[in-house]
Amino acid sequence: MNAVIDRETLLAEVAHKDELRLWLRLLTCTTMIETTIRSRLREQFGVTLPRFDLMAQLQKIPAGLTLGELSRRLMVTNGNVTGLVERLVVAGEVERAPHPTDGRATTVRLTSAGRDSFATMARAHEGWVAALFADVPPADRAVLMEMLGRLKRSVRAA
Amino acid sequence: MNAVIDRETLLAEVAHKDELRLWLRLLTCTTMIETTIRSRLREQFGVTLPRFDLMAQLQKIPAGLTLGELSRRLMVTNGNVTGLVERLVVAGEVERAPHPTDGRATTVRLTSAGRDSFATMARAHEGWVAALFADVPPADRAVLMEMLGRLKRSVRAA
DNA sequence: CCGAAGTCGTTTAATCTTGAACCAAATCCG
DNA sequence: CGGATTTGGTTCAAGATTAAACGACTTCGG
Repeated sequence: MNAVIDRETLLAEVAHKDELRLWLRLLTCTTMIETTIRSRLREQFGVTLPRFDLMAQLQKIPAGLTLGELSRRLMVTNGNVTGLVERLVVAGEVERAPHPTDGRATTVRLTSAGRDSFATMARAHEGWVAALFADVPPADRAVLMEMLGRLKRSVRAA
Repeated sequence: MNAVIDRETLLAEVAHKDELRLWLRLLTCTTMIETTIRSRLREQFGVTLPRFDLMAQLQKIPAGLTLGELSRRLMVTNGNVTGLVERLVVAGEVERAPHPTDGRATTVRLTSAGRDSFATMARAHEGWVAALFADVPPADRAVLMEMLGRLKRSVRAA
């Protein structure tokens, strides 16, 4: 009886180690890349990563986005976006405008200067990312893309 | 000539889009998982994710780790670890002790209470992670693990 | 039309995080 | 040995981030 309990205890303790290791490796990769990009953005352009990310969202939608839309896309809280946008307004990179139809909302869009500085940064950024992935063969990249797609669905389902 | 310039311009603009999309998907997966875990740690145990991560490192090394070792393993700055440890000491989860041979260093280890509370949290945490990965078939997990290993090496090389 | 419920954005307190400057101890090397 | 360099940790200021509470506007169901 004790042997059974022990075996079950051991099993319970060991059961999900694979998933845990996979998660930690995923986290390590992301952190390494993020740290590299953050440091280069700061050194070469004097900009923080969250600001760059926010500008990247706006760049895709020239008409502008509401704060709520930004917070959903960036996967951060509303209050976070409020502060980030405020600092970017002060820096002259983005501008706020009242939403045309919804009295509660505010739209945010890149200023002309913001578009220019983002374009420069985005070019460099793209090169850095490509370099970080350079030693992963294209075929493996495709596999990785597919597997991450499955993971994304799995996480959403849970 | 214009046609050539145009083609080259287009190529330069499009060249690294695949890597960028892959990076964004990787980031999305990590952020989704991290957000879920952070929120559950807070709701169920009233603990923050950085504190959990730090305790997880200490749990692996009962003899304790120096602050510098912790900052390397967690991939965060020294100053960050100083504050985190300070708050965990106040909370009674970890304790500091002078390093036996290096007069500059301090070692940190879990208290008995810290070991207990971490054990409880770690069990739950393991289950959450497993659930998030549940819809990824084991074979795909192995592939993902391997591909992320390659990515890690690629990032280190760059 | 009106009240209930939901959404949008801000604010606040606490925590986390970085980068840079700094002091102290250890190590290197001439 | 003794100065130069490196390493370990702290401190500080600025910024990022969350969670929660709140006010204002919108939408929904009678």
